[in-house]
Amino acid sequence: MPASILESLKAGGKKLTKPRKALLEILESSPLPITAAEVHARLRKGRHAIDLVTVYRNLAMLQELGLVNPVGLHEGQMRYEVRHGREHHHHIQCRGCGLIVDLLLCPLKKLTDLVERQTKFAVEGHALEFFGWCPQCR
Amino acid sequence: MPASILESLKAGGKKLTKPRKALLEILESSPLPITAAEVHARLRKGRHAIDLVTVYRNLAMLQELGLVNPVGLHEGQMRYEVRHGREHHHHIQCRGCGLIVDLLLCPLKKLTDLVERQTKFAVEGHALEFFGWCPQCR
DNA sequence: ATGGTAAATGCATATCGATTGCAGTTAGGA
DNA sequence: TCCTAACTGCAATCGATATGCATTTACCAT
Repeated sequence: MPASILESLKAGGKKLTKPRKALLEILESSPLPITAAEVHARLRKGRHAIDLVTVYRNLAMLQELGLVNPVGLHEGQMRYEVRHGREHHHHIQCRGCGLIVDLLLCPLKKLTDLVERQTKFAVEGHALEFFGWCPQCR
Repeated sequence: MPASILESLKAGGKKLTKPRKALLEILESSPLPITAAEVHARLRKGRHAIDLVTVYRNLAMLQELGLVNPVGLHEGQMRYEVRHGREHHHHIQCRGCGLIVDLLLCPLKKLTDLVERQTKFAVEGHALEFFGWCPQCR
């Protein structure tokens, strides 16, 4: 368990419970964003069954602390990925099979300034996803 | 009602029913993406009450025909905007009050080629939203 | 015009993802 | 080791969206 995560938890007055630890390990071992239901299913298989509600509550808390990113792929459910040790990036998803692939790029650093000037908003974040057809489905 | 919409409906074997017509008028009169519930509420006020289910079914159909765009702002519900007569664009939403503002820009034309080369996907679309704090809420 | 038919609608009900209330449990500092 | 705030599980609930089915409606061919 990375020290930076432990520190953030402590700073937020959060405890490192067994269910929480198991959940964080699942998240860290997942190379792509996963849903709450998937986290729950993997914990069940791995003999660390915790309640789905606990998964949701922890994901919400981790998001508030900035430790996980929500990824909205318009599937009717959210996905989450840990932030620690990973570059800021985006995703592409196949409209056929649902395959998700990381895109190790972000063209929006400069654009953010422009948006702030245009709108007078203080930009805090952005969501960027691509959709298309993977080699197998196209 | 724009001819291009009528043509698309006809091409898809769809009828121009009274509920559908009223719904399309609401969508066209909305400058920003709106939710199914909002469409339903406005129709109710405007003495054209139609069932919420009909709103959902029509939005799904219009999306399949490519006449409306879904806009996912991570609110737990989708928003929709008509496509006809509007430039491709994106949105910024305030994390405080929910205010949505159009961004008349898209930096992704070139990037799409790069993504296609990197992933071998056939890119069909993308979603880009900004989040931040509007002048009132910041 | 009118009649036949595929498409569309409304109502009731169901599903799915996510949230809340509450009583009992646990981590971790004093 | 004890005390308390944080956490958990279970049940119930919610909000958004989908489905089954009987009835109605638009539109094309007569």
